[in-house]
Amino acid sequence: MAVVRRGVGRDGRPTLEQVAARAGVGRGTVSRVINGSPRVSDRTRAAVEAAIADLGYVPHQAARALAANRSNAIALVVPEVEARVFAEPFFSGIIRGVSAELADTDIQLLLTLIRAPRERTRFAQYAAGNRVDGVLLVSVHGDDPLPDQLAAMGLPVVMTGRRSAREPVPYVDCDNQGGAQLAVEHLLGRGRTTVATITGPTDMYAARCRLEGYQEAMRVAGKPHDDELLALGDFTEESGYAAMKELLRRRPALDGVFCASDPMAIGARRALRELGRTVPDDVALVGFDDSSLARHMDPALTSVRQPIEGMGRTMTRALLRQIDDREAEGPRLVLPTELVRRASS
Amino acid sequence: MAVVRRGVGRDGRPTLEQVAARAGVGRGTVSRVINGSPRVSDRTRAAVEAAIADLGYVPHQAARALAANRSNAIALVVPEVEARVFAEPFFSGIIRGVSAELADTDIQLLLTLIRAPRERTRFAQYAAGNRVDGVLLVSVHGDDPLPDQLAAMGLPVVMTGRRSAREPVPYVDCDNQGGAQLAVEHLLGRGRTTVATITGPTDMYAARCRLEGYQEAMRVAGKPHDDELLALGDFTEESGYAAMKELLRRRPALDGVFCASDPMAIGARRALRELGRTVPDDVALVGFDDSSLARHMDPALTSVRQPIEGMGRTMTRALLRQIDDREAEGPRLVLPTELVRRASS
DNA sequence: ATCAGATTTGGGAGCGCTCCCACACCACTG
DNA sequence: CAGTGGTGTGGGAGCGCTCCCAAATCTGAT
Repeated sequence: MAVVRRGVGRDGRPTLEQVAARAGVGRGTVSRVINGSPRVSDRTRAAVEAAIADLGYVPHQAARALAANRSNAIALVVPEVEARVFAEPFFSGIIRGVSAELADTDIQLLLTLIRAPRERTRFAQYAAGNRVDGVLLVSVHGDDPLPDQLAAMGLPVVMTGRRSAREPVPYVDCDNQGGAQLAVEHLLGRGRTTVATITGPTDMYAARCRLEGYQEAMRVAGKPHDDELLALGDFTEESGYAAMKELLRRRPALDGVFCASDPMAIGARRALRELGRTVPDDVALVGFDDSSLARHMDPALTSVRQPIEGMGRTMTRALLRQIDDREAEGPRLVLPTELVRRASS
Repeated sequence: MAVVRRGVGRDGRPTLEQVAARAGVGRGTVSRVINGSPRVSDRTRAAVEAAIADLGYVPHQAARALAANRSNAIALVVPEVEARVFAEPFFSGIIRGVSAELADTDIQLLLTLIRAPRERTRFAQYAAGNRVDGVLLVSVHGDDPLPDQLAAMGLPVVMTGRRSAREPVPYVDCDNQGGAQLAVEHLLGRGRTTVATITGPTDMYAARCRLEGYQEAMRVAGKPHDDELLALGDFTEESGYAAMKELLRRRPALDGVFCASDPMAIGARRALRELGRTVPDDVALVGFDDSSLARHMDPALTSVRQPIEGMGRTMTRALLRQIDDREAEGPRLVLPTELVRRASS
């Protein structure tokens, strides 16, 4: 025979039923108050709120999730293949933005690192299991099918960055091309005549955009197209080092380099030092990301800053809107970038 | 009149009941299989597993959480007051360790940043609401009451680092004193005769331990106690810069400095450069943390490495054990540190 | 063959909430 | 004064699972 103890939580915590009893109303009414329904009279609402405060009631999330079929959680997915993402402030900036935006909701942030392909599958399954209401994807590669998979499940998804110019999945990106163009215009404006670039991996859309920004600035300045001023990197310091050596071999007289990432700029700087070139006198250097590396390079690195925290906030806001209203249009936003001038240029 | 459709999930996903029907067993049996109970015959288990695979069944977490009164989630709490924690790889290393350890459980990691005191209260309430099974606390200050509060609620808690020598809450720490001692012994072993130290904030236990390591090494080497070789910092680059200037004013002839954090070493290096001292020829420098800053300093910084990822793994393993068995002893572990030698010493 | 004891199994009850139907109550209208 | 159309409100049903009791089945010793 079940002991009747309506409304007493199993570990002593008050339940909604207890609140209802205390306020002298029904369960439904308390639920309405908690969920901010307008269909409650002011008198009743006040009584319920008082009861909630008295009892120190906190809704039981699992019960809510089960009954309402939503989890009150969103996932932030980081493909950690990009260890880079971690070392740099990019990732933490995104987290900061996301959690700032989540701060006055009761939505939880689940952090999910995906390393192995196995984990990728696993997460897709996990997401299929009603465990998150939406997904934020960070730094997705050009050929990653995960965004489409998730979107196909009907799960709201927002990415940072695009995979291509025609990105089907909603995204919040920054103006990679514009930033790169600013950087190169800055170098040219400082009187540099032979400006090279070290690119990111060309299978990444962001890297291609930065290259286009470089090319556009050169074109506007009336510089003839010159493939010898272009060296491929992959965003890593090592690749920057190698690319810089190659560039100097080809064009010993170059006097400016736009690097598509800060670590590559660090590598380039090392190569320059080894070959006896000074920065910025012989060669001016500009990076991209405005990471802490930039500030600590010697000389401090001029770099293109992305509004990382803002991107985090924006994508979160957009995701929440989509969760609220499945019909809502997903974001397709490109936020501005700016040049932070330091001693290296 | 309710439509009878036993075992069909509301959004088409199979339920436990459906699996049971398919396998020709009862709900309880399926539940036992899922939860790895030994009280199931091999034949039955195989049948259930086949049904699970056929149907692509994934347990509904909210339902589990509600019924079993556990959330299958743990929180990693970061008092972001320490922005430092973010910029450095410490934090990401911990995350990496934690999530590696969580990888083959179905436990989710909730990341919680606490900035304002308001959020601190909020989290305590949140944690009280059965939403997490345990809490990992990162980089807690000496006077933070949160660990005790959580522990008092009966919630399993593990911290990185201690708040004092007599830490009541379970922790996983690293050998700060030993690491510092190694660093200073190294400097002395390289023939440096006048070795100073720049300390961290003395309200942090880790900082005090590092100072003790310095003092112990000096004592063992038979150096007379000399307070003029000791300058206070607060782990930031600026404080390192100021402290270094002060030290040089007091002891122009010093030839070695142990800095209790890498950013302080960067600051010290800047001060040394400004005063025309070379590193390592005039003054040898050692840092603590072995962050990426260390590798990128010029010259690359010798630094004490903590097994960060290992700490993350260890604390997670310990937390899971405590969640499993509330009576289990919490960890009180101090992991070894090691010296990474580079060009600065 | 028989039965105590161990092993395996089925399924009722219930976790704490939301959803939604039904009903009470309140103006107003004609 | 009956009728109409709001508002507010109560509470049954049910979300998908786990827990646990009791029943069924299977040992192996007598």
